[in-house]
Amino acid sequence: MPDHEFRDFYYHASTIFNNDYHVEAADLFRVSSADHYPFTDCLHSSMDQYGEKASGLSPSSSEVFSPTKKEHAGGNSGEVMAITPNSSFSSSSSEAAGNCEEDSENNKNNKQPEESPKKGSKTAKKKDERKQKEPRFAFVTKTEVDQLEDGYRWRKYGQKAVKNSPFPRSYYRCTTQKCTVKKRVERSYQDPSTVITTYEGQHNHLLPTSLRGNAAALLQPPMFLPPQLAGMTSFPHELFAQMAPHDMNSQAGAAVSSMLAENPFQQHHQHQVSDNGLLQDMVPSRFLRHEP
DNA sequence: CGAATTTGACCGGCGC
DNA sequence: GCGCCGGTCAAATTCG
Repeated sequence: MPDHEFRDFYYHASTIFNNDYHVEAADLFRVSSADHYPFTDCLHSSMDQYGEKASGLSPSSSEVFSPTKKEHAGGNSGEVMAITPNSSFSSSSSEAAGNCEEDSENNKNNKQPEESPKKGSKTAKKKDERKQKEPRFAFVTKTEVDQLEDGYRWRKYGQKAVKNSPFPRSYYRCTTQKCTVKKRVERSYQDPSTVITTYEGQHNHLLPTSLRGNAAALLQPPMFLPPQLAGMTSFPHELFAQMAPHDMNSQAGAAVSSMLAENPFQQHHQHQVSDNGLLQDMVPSRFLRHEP
């Protein structure tokens, strides 16, 4: 496993039950007694740094995390997040994996939104100009509602059919001026009861005033994080950065590398967080509840 | 009537 | 070079 910069944060929440978040599945990263903590499931980031191939990954990694193993998932839901070599994860929602593979195309427009030429002008772009990669994270939520209320206001700017899926993918932008955060929402075709939401970028503003005290009070950013985490950061990937600060390929990288070295589908289903294992490397123990 | 959504066209990256 | 595909644009339409 090469060194990675863990910038994506895949986050798997499950059934929202009242104001608690009942986690049904936690396969790669299981947190014990996490019934009310959605922050359990999948800490994973883009190993290929948004499209750049992770050349150091051995082919065997793909076997270990073959999505076909999802049937072996213990627990309640059978939903599994599996890391694939190009740093996507396969799961009950393979579209999420698709999201991760599209990294390189994401920022062609929001990079220089004001001055970049619109359609028809193909000359302005420097070839050697590396596209700015916005941090992204995705999570899967078991819900009937397509668009989850996260406290921010979004404007839909596109919708595309998803290959091999009957469900379209919707594209949203934050309506706040100068905020370039985007999100994609799609329903998993493999498990239509789940919705995959992918956020890209960081809000440069607070929650809209009109929403504070309402939904925002319940869903402070980071979305769906437990109260202990609310206010720490505005985005789960920032939280991730706090968990594995700065040189993220040290702690978190080691953690994920360790998990890649073993078979999570055999080991981690039965493991609780109390095994003092890999999760603590990434999740500070204060975030983990040890009592039932 | 302004804001938000819809939807077909367009763009650029990528694989063949 | 061509076609496919994901993502975005923007005119038309709908909504509040």
